[in-house]
Amino acid sequence: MKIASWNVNSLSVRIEQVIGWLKNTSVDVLCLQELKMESSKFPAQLFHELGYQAIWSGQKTYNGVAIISKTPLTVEQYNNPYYADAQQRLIAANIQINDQTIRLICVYCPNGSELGSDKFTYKMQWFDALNVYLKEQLNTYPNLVLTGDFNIAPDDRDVHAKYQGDILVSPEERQQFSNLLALGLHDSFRLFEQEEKSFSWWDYRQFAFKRNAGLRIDHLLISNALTKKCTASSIDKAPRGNERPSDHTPVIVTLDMTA
DNA sequence: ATGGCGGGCGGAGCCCGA
Repeated sequence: MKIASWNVNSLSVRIEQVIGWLKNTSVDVLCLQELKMESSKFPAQLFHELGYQAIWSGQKTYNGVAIISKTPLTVEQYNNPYYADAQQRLIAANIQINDQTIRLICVYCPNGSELGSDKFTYKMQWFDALNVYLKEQLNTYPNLVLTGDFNIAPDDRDVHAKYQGDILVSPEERQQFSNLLALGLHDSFRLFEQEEKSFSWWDYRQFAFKRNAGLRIDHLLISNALTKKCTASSIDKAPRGNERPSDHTPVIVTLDMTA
């Protein structure tokens, strides 16, 4: 089965691209971030017509997350129960596959703006609370996928030279990423040989995509139990070359749940 | 050092993202 994540930077602008991508890839699960859409406007019917169910949590102008799945979504969670947050940045649910439960947690992590800012403090507190939630969730669900836009490039390999030492790559942010791995999560992308300079986001400005001046900030973290079932993890760069693209492109993990 | 592009909001120009 394939599980994907895509920060679409406005679902209303990107809906045709998302539907087209689902038709082409037929992933089992797609986690979306940055809907920038009120919940009442979520186009659930368009996903139903393709055979997908959906749960979502939106708000006007900013943030917003959703999970689209071919199989039923249960035990839904909207927002982190350990963090009172008006910003819609976390949604979670279970899927059943071959009599096994997989816990899916979809996140749009804060950007942080700049080091030392109030938004950076919010980012750190948000990740502290995410860590508490994940510790609890991993105790309950051995098969767990934490995916989304982390707004952290975990390693120098994940960074175009220009961004060295700045927001998204600071030691404090990378420590937050390490803290999640320390709970028993793995960066699925790094379980496999990958091309150098593999990124998931490129600035709209200065032909950054054409120059491959990007960052790898969208991730699929999988629990210990799932590493044995993980057969691939990749980035699909194609949608970033679309007309009017999102600045992020989808990331995909493949799990063999018969193994 | 600054702004650069694109989306939302609102109906011009600013805030925000990464």
